[in-house]
Amino acid sequence: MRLEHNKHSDAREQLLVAAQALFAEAGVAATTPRQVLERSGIGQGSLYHHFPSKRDLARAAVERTAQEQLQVAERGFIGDQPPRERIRAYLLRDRDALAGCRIGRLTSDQAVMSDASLLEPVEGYFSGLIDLLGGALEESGIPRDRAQDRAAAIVSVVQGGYVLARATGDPERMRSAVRGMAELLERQQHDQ
Amino acid sequence: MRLEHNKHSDAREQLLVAAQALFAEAGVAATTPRQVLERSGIGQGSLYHHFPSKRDLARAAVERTAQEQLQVAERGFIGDQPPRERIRAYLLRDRDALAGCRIGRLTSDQAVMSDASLLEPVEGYFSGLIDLLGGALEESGIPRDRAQDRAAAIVSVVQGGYVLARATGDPERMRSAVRGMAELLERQQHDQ
DNA sequence: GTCTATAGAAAGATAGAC
DNA sequence: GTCTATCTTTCTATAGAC
Repeated sequence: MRLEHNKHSDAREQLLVAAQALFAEAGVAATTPRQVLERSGIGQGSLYHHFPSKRDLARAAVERTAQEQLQVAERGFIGDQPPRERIRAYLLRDRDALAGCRIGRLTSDQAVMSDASLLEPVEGYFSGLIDLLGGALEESGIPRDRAQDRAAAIVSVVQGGYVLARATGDPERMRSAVRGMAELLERQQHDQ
Repeated sequence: MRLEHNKHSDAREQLLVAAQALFAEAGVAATTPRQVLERSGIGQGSLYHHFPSKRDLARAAVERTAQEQLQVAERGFIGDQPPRERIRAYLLRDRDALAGCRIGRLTSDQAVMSDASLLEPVEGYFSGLIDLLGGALEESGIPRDRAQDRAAAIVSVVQGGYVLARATGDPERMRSAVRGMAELLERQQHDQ
């Protein structure tokens, strides 16, 4: 691996970026190699040189997107706010509701669900998220088991919020759902 | 429309049932007419006789599945239990977590999201669900706006629970999420 | 209403020159 | 490493006989 290459100018990198964007928009199964070529401006020969099959391209793109998205969540957690505030901030973060979750939507994607190597980063993303939220909940004094359940519920409200927003075409539906959850959590502060 | 036909023996009906099952398993876009033929045992000529295009078949199948699934939820709400119990029962109902929601998963389906007539039943399903839960919450004394938000949160936890279960391959993840939500709701009983 | 045969387009992938 | 041309398979749909 040569140093001093600007990776963003490599054909491989451009293919990857285009694939990530297309997978976010339409999913893996519904994205064709041809679309990746058109979006990236790279030629067919290069695609199959760098990625012997669509599966290989998908693996690289999904892995990277999962890491990126987990990092986004983690960055919101390195602050010095109290755990309840960090959780609240995660829940109420501004999201592109109608776009859906780049990772969560892959659980309805045939290409992903039928390929363990594509599903693995998806699992890693959600395990990471739940660990992050579960840890904060424990910090705030909630016993481990209950913290795990509550973390799963919080992550689920966000995922389900995306579903509601897309189903109704209304981003407000997602905001309504996370607001409902935030309100429930807030009330917990009174009686622990 | 002639009476006294056993609809379940008609080719049209068998095609519809096969399509519903396949759409539940793989989604609309990923299901081919050929698969519907094989599953139903009906011939190609009959398919295109009853449904001029895949889109027409999808419309009929999705509409019916959405109605069926909403009825399942409604049946759980006609009992004479107090509203909090009905909500709790909805949340903790036994579900095939790894299969995903037949309707919710369609929000990641290209064929559905790009066709208003396919999306409409999906929207109807979720609007119906939220109305059902929101009504019960209002009955239990929660003001309208807050009841809507909380209903959206409850529906979202279920939808997100499916996502978590499929992402991790573990149905327990969904149970954990709904348990976390049920526990939060239970605690609300103490201070309103 | 149902059948078999087939059309036309797009999918994923390969070949072989440069 | 990249290009253009091409192959094979599968998809959605139609044709036309019965």
